Amino acid sequence: MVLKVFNTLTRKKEVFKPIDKGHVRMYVCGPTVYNYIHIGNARPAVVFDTVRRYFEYQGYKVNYVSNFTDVDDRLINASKERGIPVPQIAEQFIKAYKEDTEALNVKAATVHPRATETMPEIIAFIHKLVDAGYAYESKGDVYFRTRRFKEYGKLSHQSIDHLKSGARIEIGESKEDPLDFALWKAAKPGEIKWASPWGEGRPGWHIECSAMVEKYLGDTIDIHAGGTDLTFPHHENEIAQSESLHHQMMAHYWLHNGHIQINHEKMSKSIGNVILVHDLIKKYDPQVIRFFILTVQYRHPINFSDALLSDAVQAFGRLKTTHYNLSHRLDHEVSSDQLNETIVEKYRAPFTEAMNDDFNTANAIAVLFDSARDANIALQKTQTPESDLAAYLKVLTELSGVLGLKLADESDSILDSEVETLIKKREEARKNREFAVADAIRDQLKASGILLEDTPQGVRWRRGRE
RNA sequence: GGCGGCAUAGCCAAGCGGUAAGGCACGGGUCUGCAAAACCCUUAUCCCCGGUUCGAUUCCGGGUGUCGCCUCCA
Repeated sequence: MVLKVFNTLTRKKEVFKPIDKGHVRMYVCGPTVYNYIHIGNARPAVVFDTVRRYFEYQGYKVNYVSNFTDVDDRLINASKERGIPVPQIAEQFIKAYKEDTEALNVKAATVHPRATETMPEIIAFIHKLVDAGYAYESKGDVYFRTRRFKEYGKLSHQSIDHLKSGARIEIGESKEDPLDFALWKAAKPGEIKWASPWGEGRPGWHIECSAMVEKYLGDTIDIHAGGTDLTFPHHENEIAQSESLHHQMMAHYWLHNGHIQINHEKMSKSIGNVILVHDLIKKYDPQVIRFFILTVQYRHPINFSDALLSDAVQAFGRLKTTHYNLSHRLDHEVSSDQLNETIVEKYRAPFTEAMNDDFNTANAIAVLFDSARDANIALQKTQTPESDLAAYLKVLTELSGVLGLKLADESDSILDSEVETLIKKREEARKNREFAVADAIRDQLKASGILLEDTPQGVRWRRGRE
């Protein structure tokens, strides 16, 4: 069973072969930190974090680099509007990014380089391009000579002449060719700037990724990833920059995630339907959001709505409940270290098969539900051996962990003494067949979000699903 | 105009040559003091028209619909 990944470069699923055995070097384009991230930014974060976790699960050591674009036009505009310096805005939203992605259980990258902290490498990179004749200075700007790079368009599968029609020249720019793109932009009065051989200014958008990939991962890496919209021009331009200099492939595999739509419409500022993760996690369990994102194959678009998210709450709750019920049952019996490996393997195999098929998390999640159903059947039998129950618990914990889904909340295991007393009182009442008293206590607890369930192994409680 | 994706039950979503995974919702049942949780049962001529094939949801051609990219939007 081998891992296959869909490569935008070839438009085919290809067998994944790492450059170095046992190692994966991947780069994921990160956000421009001028605002809180929206769910569209969350998707690549979640999806490629899952890719990373799966590689690690398979025993690879992953060097995962993801940048912060902390200087560009949007940051400069935000700075003007708010009257706050660019670095301060960047700092604010890098912090927010970390909080939001952490809530979604996205692991921190091995390195999170920032454009402003990579300035010497960026300038050196541009310098080499100029020396090699691939770039030229013009009125303090530096542009890449797109037509010089013969393979331009290979990623987006566009011929350079077709791209020509869309190219444009902004006011104030003086390019040799409309297709040329900026590597360095001269600072306008009052703008944040860095010194360079071409005067004071700041980097263009694409060059930071080329410089960072080179700095942290090398001339050729295994995987380069990002949102589908980055295919062109961003990644195409990165390829042009890096490959014209290094004369070797920038990345062997290019992965792109599909977009998120809101009620079947594109999410955009002009429509006014941008949903920020910052706001969404106040309303929904972040784990549910992660789960929802992973229920669809990463390359396909996902529609987003409250109704769909509510369904996801129910569905994810089912996995949590099964997980919890297993833990509860094992808690009440003598625990054993032995577990039924046959059961574990029964689900591990199809799970791996699903993930090996271009990270088909939809099918992987279906395996989780299959195991949950079988676990529930096992739970209903009073004579099920602990080795089986422990195996189901292991399956759910291990496989959900690969997807970065947390099935257990810390808060689920803490019960204050007052509630505990009430539960005991209710048990007393039930023994005495005072059901009215027992039910009243149950209702009371329900009102405060504690649901009681009577099982052959005793009363079981859990927090209500939101 | 160029390039591409998608179209599967009420909803979401896998499958992609041998007559359809999984989830949510609905209905019926079992279990329970009553519940809850859970389990069982029930629900699909796979957008249309041609073609290839013993056989197509799956491959090819043509439609229709829909979404996206085409210079700084994940």
